[in-house]
Amino acid sequence: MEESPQYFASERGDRFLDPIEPFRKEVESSITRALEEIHFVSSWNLEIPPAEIADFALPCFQFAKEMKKSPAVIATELLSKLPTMSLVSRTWTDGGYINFKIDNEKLAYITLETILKEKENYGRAERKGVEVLLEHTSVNPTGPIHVGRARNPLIGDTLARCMRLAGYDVVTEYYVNDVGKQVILLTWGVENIPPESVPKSERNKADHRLVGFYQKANEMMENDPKITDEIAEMLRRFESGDETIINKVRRTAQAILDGINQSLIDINVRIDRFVWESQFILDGSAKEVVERLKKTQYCHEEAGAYYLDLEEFGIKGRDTKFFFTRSDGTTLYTTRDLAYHLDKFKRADHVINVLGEDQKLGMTHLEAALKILGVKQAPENVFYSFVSLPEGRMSTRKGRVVTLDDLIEEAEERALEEVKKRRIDLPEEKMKAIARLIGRGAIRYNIIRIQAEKPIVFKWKEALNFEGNSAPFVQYAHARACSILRKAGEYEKIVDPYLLQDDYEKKLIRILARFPGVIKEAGEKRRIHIVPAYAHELASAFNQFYTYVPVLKGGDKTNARLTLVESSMWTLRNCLEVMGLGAPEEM
RNA sequence: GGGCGUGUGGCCUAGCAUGGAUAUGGCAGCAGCCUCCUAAGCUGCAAGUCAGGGGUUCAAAUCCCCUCACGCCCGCCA
Repeated sequence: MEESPQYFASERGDRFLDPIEPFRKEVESSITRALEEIHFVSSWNLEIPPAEIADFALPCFQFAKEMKKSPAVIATELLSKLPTMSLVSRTWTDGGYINFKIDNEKLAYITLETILKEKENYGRAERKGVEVLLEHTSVNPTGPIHVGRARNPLIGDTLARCMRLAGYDVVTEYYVNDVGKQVILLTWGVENIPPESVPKSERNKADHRLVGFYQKANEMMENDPKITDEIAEMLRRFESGDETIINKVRRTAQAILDGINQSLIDINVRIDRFVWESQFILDGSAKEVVERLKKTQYCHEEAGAYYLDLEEFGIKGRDTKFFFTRSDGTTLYTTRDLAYHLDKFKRADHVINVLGEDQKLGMTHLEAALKILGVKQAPENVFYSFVSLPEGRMSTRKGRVVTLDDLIEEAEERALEEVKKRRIDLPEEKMKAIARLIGRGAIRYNIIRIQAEKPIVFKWKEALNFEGNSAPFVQYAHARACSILRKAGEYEKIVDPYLLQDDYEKKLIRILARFPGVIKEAGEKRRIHIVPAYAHELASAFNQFYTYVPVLKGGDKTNARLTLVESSMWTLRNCLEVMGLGAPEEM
């Protein structure tokens, strides 16, 4: 190296968490100085050009109008004003662009040094000291969680992981809906329907065992108005604080919730805290919300039921009336959710909800009500579209579902078949453990790779894809890296960019350098789907390197290459971890 | 009827917030690559009216308007 290692460790103590950062900073400050020199003040945008054109580019079209010169002329002039840069190896113009090529060797040096130093923390930003309360999943405890709703825990859990890595303190919560008709109907069903009239479930798990009672009870209620009355009476007693009813309902809900939570654990989703909706009835906070809302100018009454008129809040058409009590004085779902949100704001700096798209209007109502209550904060909502079946929407009530448990089981079986095909040498237990990581990984990956607001039609073939843009593709690259390192044993780590001059090596290093930036964007802008896209790009570059560049038989370059393999391994592993996938060391 | 969202090769998808250089990948298809670190891999080929139409702009997949298709919501349900 021409430069001493100390050179690179100057700016931020001795730590560069993001290897690209010093390069971008130098380019930006050079452009600022060049513009100052010609006394031109304007905001501008630095781009990352497509493909391999350059590393950064400044389009000068944006200045043309004000400067009254052609973009090409501006680019040439500005280029001549750029100060000498130490981290940029080449600058040139192309039409209306100024292109910047950063110094490959310096980038490689900083990148590999950073990764080897940070290891499992490569990609982790400094703590921001911001407490985030992230509510996700919160599915009704009336039956097993199905694939239609499974996007929620996967998006929520992945977002939590991304945000933690990006420096936030995140607590995840599941809001348990134990109040209201659905759970009460379920409880009624469990008490009043003889077990032999409900079809036996295939799985011995409470959520699967009890859902039949819920479906049957729905059916019975449709044909018998007396049951509807009975449910309403139970609901009234529940809301007035009748402990026998509340305990009964909670017991049933808890049994199902345990089943749901087991499914979540199976796909590596951990909820930090469960918050029961009935809590806000028992502690009086829902009633308090009612009293406060009643005193506002937006409150009106209709046959004993109270509502807010939200016309002023940009809500149009028939949706302006937001009822917050029934005519018998009991509270409604959104009223209790309002109490929950007031509670959330007390406990966190920032509140995020992951919700199905069907909740949009409800959240608009809730946000308007919060404003009326004088609350300054508002929740940030991440909405997702439902996963449907080719034959239509999934429905627990109608029993038209693919449950998450079915999907997990199927995925692990398929994965086990694949493992058995290629690794007959492994003991059965080891094969199963690998299949588990691959199976559940494939499920998570295939859901989180797609933007939340896009609809997904569930197809088994796609859900169980183990090739190309899939979890096993990334896991496989990681396993290959581990395999090389295992065979190498102890080796001398050498960070020397001049020994890594192959195009495949340079390409791989440039991708490795981008990881912290990807995490930052995923966490701060809640764009988690860019993580699997990046992971695939990285794995693909590693596979190319693996195919064309010999490591163990690399002669005097072996140690430098092993260093690159180890850096790739850490980055792949951190990618897998932040997606909640698990990184098998062999497969 | 109103509100919100989605529409990119046969199928799935990135890019849209912040308009810029040949629209990103994958699956399926076709043609190749395992005496050499795991072929869940690699290479090449073929495949696109960026739903349609107007507009703004030097420049539109990206911004604005209209239309069409699909999804979600519009309950004193949750």
